[in-house]
Amino acid sequence: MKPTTDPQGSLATRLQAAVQARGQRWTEQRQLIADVLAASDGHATGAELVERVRAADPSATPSTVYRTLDLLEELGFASHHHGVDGREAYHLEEVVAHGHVHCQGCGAEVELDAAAAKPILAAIERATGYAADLDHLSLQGRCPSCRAAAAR
Amino acid sequence: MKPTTDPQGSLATRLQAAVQARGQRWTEQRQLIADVLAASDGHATGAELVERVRAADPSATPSTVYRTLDLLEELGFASHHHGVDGREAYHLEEVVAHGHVHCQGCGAEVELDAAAAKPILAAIERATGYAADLDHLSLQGRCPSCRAAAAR
DNA sequence: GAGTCTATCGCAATACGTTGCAATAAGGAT
DNA sequence: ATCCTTATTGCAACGTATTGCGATAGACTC
Repeated sequence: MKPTTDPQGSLATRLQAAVQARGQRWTEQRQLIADVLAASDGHATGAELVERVRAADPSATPSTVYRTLDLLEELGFASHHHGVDGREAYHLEEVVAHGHVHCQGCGAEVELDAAAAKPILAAIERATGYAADLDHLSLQGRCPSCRAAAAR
Repeated sequence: MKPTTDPQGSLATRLQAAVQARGQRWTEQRQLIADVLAASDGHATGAELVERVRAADPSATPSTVYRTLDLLEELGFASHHHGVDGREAYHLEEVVAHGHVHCQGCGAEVELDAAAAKPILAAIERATGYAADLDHLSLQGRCPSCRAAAAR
């Protein structure tokens, strides 16, 4: 199968190149996991990804899936943060970097794109000197309507 | 043992009052867990607390410890957030509310007190309308020295 | 002080994620 | 095409946290 069968440079193809450029190996499992992640647009928890991978290939094990996800993250193809409950949530590089804000009252979850987060990151830098990572920004608080309800 | 043996209203005493005010019960385990948490100044992970409680009373089980910690949190006597690795980290209400900032480069962890966090929380509110919870603020990024090292 | 109601406990099973190790197989050399 | 090196896999055990359920024991009434 020649690279030309991949018209637009899919995730798996680019990932393969990046993996091999580091002297690492390209395997069926990595291909499979990349496909699954590409098909899981937006977010997915670690457990969900494991389940989907195992549905496609029952011989795959959780350790392989998690190790591959770690690799994708090292290579910058994916990132993960911990949700409110501490579980892992992964998303692809394709999805623009974004943070999450979770309401402790109603459970609503909103995403925060780079533009919206910019003043927040700037404030963090001024206060701490740290350059915060938007992809790992996971805030909790109260949304406007819950605040209004609480104020009554 | 009379209340007068407790000169200054310890955590356990105030907690007992709060628990009973809700029609719930005060038990030896709750007393023990409150004592352990009070002796663990600053932060402690769930596992650490379980271990310490079990050291004092081997018959105590993890489920009881976690359930009690949930209760303390509901009553506002403690709070927890998830660290970089997703594990639970608890701290007492006595410790002033604060956030955490973790450096992805060197692993340094700094705390963020209310004054330092104020502009950050304000920026979050302006950007999202959410009133963020400082106790759950857990940021990740790069500290000044790692940024300087990366820039070289 | 004895009895009743039900919150809480301990146990056992489950879910999620990680780690060590021996067997396997990818990719380069011959 | 075959061999070699070693990255990767699968397995199994472990660590952390959660949940359901029957048994226990607080707190309240009489």
